[in-house]
Amino acid sequence: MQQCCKVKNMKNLLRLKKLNETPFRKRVLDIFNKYPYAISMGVIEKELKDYNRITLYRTMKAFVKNGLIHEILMGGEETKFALCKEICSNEAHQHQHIHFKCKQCNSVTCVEIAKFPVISLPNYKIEELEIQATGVCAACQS
Amino acid sequence: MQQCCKVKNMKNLLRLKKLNETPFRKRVLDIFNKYPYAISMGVIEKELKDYNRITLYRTMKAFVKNGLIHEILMGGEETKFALCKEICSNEAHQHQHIHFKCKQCNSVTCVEIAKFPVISLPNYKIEELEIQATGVCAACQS
DNA sequence: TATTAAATGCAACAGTGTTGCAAAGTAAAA
DNA sequence: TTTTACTTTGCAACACTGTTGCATTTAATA
Repeated sequence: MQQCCKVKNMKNLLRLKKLNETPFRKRVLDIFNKYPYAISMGVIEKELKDYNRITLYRTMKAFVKNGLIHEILMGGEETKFALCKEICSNEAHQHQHIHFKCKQCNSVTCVEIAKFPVISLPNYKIEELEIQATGVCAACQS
Repeated sequence: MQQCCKVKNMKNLLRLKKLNETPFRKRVLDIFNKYPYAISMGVIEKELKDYNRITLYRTMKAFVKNGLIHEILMGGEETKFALCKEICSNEAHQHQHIHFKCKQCNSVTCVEIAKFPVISLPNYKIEELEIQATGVCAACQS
């Protein structure tokens, strides 16, 4: 399975994204490091065991806003979250990847693709594209 | 702005999708007919004025399950719904369209595209693709 | 260490969606 | 048309998700 990304230097990452380093935030980032795919609130809550629900929501909101993580909406499912690339800012998330949901292992991963498709619609100005794919992942096929 | 689709014969449509024809369901379908773009729960609730919240949720769920409407998730926004094509079944929704969100008028429309992009990832088996685009729609540009 | 700003925790609440059950409505056969 | 079987609706009650205001604690910086 594909690794989204890993946080090597947590202190730097938080600083880079203009967030203070706190024990709670490090605990949450550790969980993202532990999983090689996108995770849901449920998973994070289970991993944390002992936590404050409100603080968690505020932390996640701050992480999304400041470009540490991005939200992945998979139709009819729980919203999932995955680490962003370092270049993502609070202005714009910039990903050259698609979100892939495996029907077999149920994992959602961010998969980088070489040539991102270009779609043009007459009279429409397309500024952003988000692509969700469903199927069977590499690991589940072998 | 692009019309998603229209329901001509409501009785037939409901029967075709194996749902009984009831006054409430017809009222909900009428609302979809009235709007040429995807609408949110909020819009439906406002249009209905007088309704039962629980019945509405159950109706929407039945419509999605039986292939009358499809759900459109636009990141960070309210979920929207649009009429399906007649061929959609309860087994599989089949759309050759992308979901386009206009930043100016905030409308979400289903836009048919001639050649749906083909994405291939080594070792991955892609079965479905869902594409969300954001930008400026035809109407807002002129 | 002192100061200032940010993060956390608590209480309370609003919105969203669900379930069980009884009543009303619909479809189809007698 | 009436009967019957099944589906839909409405009510009450509830669970889950996410938010806000405010007091307290913690982190960053001088």
